[in-house]
Amino acid sequence: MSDNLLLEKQLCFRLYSLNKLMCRLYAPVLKELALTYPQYLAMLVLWQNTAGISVKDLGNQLDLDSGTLSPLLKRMESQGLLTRIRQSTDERVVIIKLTKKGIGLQQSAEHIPGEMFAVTGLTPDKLQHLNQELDQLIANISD
Amino acid sequence: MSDNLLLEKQLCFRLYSLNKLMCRLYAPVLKELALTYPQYLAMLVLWQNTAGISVKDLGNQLDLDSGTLSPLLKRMESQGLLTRIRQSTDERVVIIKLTKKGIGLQQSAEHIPGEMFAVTGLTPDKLQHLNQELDQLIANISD
DNA sequence: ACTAAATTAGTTGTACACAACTAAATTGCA
DNA sequence: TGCAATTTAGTTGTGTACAACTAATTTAGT
Repeated sequence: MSDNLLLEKQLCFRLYSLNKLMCRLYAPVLKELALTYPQYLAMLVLWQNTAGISVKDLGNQLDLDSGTLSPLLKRMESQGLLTRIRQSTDERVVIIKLTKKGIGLQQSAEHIPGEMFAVTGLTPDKLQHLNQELDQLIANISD
Repeated sequence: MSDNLLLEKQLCFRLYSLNKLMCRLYAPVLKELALTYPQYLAMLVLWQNTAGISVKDLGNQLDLDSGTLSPLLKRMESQGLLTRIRQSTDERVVIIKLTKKGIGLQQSAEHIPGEMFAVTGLTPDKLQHLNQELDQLIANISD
């Protein structure tokens, strides 16, 4: 019996653990903005698309399907962060557009990336290197 | 307005995406064992503790609390993979012990790590290096 | 023009994660 | 010894993820 099935050997477990740790790290900061972690990731996309973006395109950027996004966006709509309007030129498409409140929240989020980077204890060079390695891995797996 | 809030710059998003990709990568293989991804991670610990392990110790290794573990273990118990027996010397503690079926499943899982490694497209050296970087990051964040 | 195939969101059901809480048992200290 | 603090699992409620499905709309081929 080989020892390949040891938890400590698994890359997948490290990614599983790190994702949860990141989530917990962001949680208290995001609480001040009344955002969950996935909602924050969605806001990152929406802040770059203040003219509006379809649920499909949002899902492509976040790698999430409508089964996850629809209820998430509904909750954010009920918080007054965004509007969901069906496109008149193609009634299948729903366009997500930030409200003034949603756009305004970006100001309050500006400090987050720097703060989180500090906690990682990484140098800018090491962060960039790690990002590249992870991008390569994502590319290999997603093919 | 700086561009620190771009999704593409976030380490956290890469970890979020990679964790989901890993989960999807394992899903079809684990389906043959009738295990979910978190259940597989739990089995990795249990296969190393066939004499039994408390819910607390299992939670420490997986970084999960009883709120997640209790229902997960209940489902695995109902699948006949393990037993949950309250310790007589300390009635607060519940000992998780694999059944013969649970132990037997390890045979069917032996091929998984090698198969998953192949998909990553990494060399053994690169995998080891990446694992070390992630361990360092985990240590920095968990402190 | 007509219809089969494709596209887009949304719904339903299952399984995590986790905060906040409860309940029971044990420990430790005045 | 008596009891407050701690430890251990479990429960409840909310929010993702995702498979499988539905419903409505649009596209494309004949």
